[in-house]
Amino acid sequence: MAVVLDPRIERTRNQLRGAVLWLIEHGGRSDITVQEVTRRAGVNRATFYQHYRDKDELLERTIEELVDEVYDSCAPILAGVDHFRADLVHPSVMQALYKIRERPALFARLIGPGGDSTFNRIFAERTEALSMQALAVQCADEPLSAVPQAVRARASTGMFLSICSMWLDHGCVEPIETIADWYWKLTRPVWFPE
Amino acid sequence: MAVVLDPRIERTRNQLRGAVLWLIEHGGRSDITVQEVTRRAGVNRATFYQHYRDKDELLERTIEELVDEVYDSCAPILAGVDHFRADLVHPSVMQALYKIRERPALFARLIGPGGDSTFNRIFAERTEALSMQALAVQCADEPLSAVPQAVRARASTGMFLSICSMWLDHGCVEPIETIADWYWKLTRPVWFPE
DNA sequence: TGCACAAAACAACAACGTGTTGTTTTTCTT
DNA sequence: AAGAAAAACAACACGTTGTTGTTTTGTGCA
Repeated sequence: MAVVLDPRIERTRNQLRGAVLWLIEHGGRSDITVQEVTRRAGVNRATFYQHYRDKDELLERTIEELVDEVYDSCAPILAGVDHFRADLVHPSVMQALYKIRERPALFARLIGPGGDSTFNRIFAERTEALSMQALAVQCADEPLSAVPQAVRARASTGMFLSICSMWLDHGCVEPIETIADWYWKLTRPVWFPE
Repeated sequence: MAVVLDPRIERTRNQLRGAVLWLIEHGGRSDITVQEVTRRAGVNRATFYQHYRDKDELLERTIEELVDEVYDSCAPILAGVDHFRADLVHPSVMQALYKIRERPALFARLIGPGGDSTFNRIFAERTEALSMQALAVQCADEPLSAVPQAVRARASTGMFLSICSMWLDHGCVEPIETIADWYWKLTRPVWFPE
């Protein structure tokens, strides 16, 4: 087996992923059909089915990669920090916001209620997993809270997503520092219950 | 014009709304086609188009009514209270949870990331509107917060939805009082910043 | 360079859902 | 009982889907 993927395969998949992201970004929600995707990708429709079972599989995989891109960029930052400070927003939050602002129109279509349910599901899962991890570290030296960790993690996740979606709806006019600051002011009590 | 709707019309629409809710509740998301809805409703497919433009319009209207049902039941409670207490969760929150628990399987499919985007959009809009209202009252006699009201309202909304979806995912085993208490413990700092 | 193989293009297919139209039958109102 | 309105019924062109068989193109290796 080839250590590197056949360039034809890689090229085809890139075209398809690019096309589906373009379609999401530029509007027509139900324009996302296998026909449209392949037409725009310059790929034969029959070829599509050699790579993905159906439209949903393409979407699922493409979105997974998109979310990975965001959070993988946070990993080195998270790795370099072993505790959280109550007085300062964690730098990985700002890194995530940076990545999101790289494609505002795309993420605006995806994030938030009324966005894409596949994206929201995956993005929320990943966000919540990170929150759980961080909370576990955080809670080692903390009095037991009245609210379970899992609930706090999900609440924090919900807050992050909703603030993101609001930011995107407004065209990302506020600086990242401001958004991160707002998020942290509202979320801190969830992480550091007094 | 008739003060009451022709019983045939009312009957047909009820069948259609009932059928689409049944389909949402019992799984296959892409089973929701005009064909399936009308088949299950016992209504001719051509008749469907005399009442709704397409599947999306039926969904939109049906879901609007569902959300109205939840929040209309909170209205009398909200009307009877003119201020909010920091030490006690507002009773309208518990009323909303009561209504949601009346159809747990249905709302579990609808609420939260991975749920239905039409539902989430409408439910979030309504929830946020209520939060904004309440915050406006609340903030009359309060020092200006560093975080804008609109952001706090949306964050609070996001938290409510995420806690709801977690509750539903777990089969609503926790009593309503517990959920409301958790919600309030986490949300209070958003409403009463010190 | 030339060969063998894998992938992409091409073409055609049945199946299904959509939205519309015209006609007939049922049901409500008065 | 009669007129009006709604629902049922039947048929249509259209677009999307997923699949199959064949031909063309490109890649990697001898």
